[in-house]
Amino acid sequence: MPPRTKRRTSIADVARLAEVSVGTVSNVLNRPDRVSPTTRERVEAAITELSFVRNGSARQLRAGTITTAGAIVLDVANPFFTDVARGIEDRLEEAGYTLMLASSDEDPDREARYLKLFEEHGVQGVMVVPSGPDIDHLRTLHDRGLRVVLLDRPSTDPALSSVAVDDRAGAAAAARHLIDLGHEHLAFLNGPHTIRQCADRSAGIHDALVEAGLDPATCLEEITITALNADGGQAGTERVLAMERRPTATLCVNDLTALGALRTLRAAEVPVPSGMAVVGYDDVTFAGELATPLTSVRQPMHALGYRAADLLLADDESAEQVVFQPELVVRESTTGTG
Amino acid sequence: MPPRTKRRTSIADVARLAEVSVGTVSNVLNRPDRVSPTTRERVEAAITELSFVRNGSARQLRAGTITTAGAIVLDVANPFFTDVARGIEDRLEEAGYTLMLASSDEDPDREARYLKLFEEHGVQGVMVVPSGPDIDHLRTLHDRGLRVVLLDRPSTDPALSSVAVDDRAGAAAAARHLIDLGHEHLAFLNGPHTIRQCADRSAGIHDALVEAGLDPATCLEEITITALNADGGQAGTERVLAMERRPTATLCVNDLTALGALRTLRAAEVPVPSGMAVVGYDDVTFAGELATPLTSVRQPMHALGYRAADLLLADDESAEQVVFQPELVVRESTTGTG
DNA sequence: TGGAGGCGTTGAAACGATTCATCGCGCGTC
DNA sequence: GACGCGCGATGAATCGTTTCAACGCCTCCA
Repeated sequence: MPPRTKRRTSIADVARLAEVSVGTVSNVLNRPDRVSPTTRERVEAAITELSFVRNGSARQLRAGTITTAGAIVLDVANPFFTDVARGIEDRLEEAGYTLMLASSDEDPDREARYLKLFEEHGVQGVMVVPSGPDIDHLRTLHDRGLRVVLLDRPSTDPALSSVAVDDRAGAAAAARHLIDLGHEHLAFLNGPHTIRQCADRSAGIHDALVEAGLDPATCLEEITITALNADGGQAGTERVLAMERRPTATLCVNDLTALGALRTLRAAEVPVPSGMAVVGYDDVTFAGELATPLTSVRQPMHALGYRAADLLLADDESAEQVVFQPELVVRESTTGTG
Repeated sequence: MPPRTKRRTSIADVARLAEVSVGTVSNVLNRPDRVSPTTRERVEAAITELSFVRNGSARQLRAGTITTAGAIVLDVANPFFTDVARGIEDRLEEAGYTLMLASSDEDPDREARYLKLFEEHGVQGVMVVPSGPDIDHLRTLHDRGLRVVLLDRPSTDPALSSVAVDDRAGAAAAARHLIDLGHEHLAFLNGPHTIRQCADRSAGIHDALVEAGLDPATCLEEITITALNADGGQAGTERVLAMERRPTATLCVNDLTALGALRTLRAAEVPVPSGMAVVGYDDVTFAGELATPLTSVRQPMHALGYRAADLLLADDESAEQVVFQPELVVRESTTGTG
């Protein structure tokens, strides 16, 4: 790409045309009340005439700070993160701030590159879904004076703020719902416990079982799937259906997995929910639009982002750990007549 | 939010600590080969010691230009646009550029605000899904030296580049597919023709019918729905089912509409596709995962974004109008045995 | 031994907006 | 008529980096 050749018109050009000093032009732009109406009009005319646009870099260099925040999520194409981003954007918008958004692809190097870029550009703070378990680099950033808010992950460092969703409670609510419906033998299609969300959701299901006086050892079949999508759901469900003592309900680690489960059950002509109840997680947009509308755990994604931005904009310097409670959305895949 | 109090360490602080001049520090940062190894090491040590971070504003002010581009889409929470954004990001990444992403919510004021912000920050160019039919403001931007690329909309101004998808051809392909399967009486659940995409898709269906020697006046029932979502699809399908001479296939303006159509057909116990074939548009992620996998028209969203960024980065100044061809993805909702 | 040439470093100018101490002018007051 | 006051306008200093002409030093060669 060729460099931008045309020199941008500067405040000096405007001043020359309006026959005033640069200071006056600056005053027209920033404190119009301190300028007499006649000069102001002349300056404004010159601005439109030259179609002058302020140079943000110079402005910011002098001011030392800007009304911009950065956010790094794992993947901008994932509906979960876009809803979060939307919440962030809405809160920043209220405060007159703007957002620089980037995705790290779970690559710590990419994350580091974007963090550096953001810092160089003088953002007020950053909201980050960390790519790895290590958050020392974020602490360093905080020590250098940036506001740092962790997204979708409780902070292990008390100096850093965070917003997260209580996965354990969400999974417990889902399991409790099934137990209330009379199910006493559950399957759980889950990812590896190295992923924090997976471990937490597993723990939540255990909680609900124990609370109901059921023994997880005999009442829960946790099946580890590698792909947390429809194919993983299909593979897991096939294993569930092959069991000698077949569970009566299947919990899925997310809605895509549940989609695969429903597909497999249909193929095997197992009615839902009478032959097998199914619960998803995330409550993605299409969960309610499926052939069998899916009971799912809704995460307050928008609120998550909104609150994160709120913490970033907070007046005091203290860190805060916010945990949201998810909400069970009951649909026909557990309570229907099929 | 309190202003960042700590003054950032500057290149001068580093120079002082390393006992060299500022010019040398700058050289270490930008052309390390021109600095002797011993001084370089001393400077690098000072940089780490002070955890110095370059001030992007000053850098950019001096350089006059930066490796950043802006993009404005209608809604970052819409999967179509996030896939496009992803394509943009991938192409920019290759060139070492970064992206500032924002959504306009179809609000021309919001769009204008972000454009101003981007320009003030000296982006090389912007990629925009225009909020309204008017693109004069984008032409103005172009005249001021920014690269402008229109997204998902052919440019009416030959000076501006654009990338779009051929909606007419996509709809024609879908209709042709149905005609090839022997359908001679089609329903089309469409939005108002004031939306360019809707008008184009309608035209495409007409093309296919005429081409096959069928008369659109008798062979096509175009039903205008107000909500382009599942509810709209349901309402439209109910009207189709109530027709005296019932069409044998339904084309839907997008996949969500098709979802509503499928739901309604299931409730009315009309088998798909033997009682009614259904085609969607967009090929969203879950289209293939439905109870009846949906035949749909896939838009090359990633490629759309990738190419847009490509045009933005192009070496020459000439504008280019790129039109992508969509691809029909055939699934069981038209060719199944149900 | 004097000069040429090259390498590494220096220091100041420049980018463009903001800020603030200062100045000029007109008007009212004594 | 002299003085003070206040409103507006001024312009130089400033932010932190990059760039570049100039300079000092060393080496090599005649």
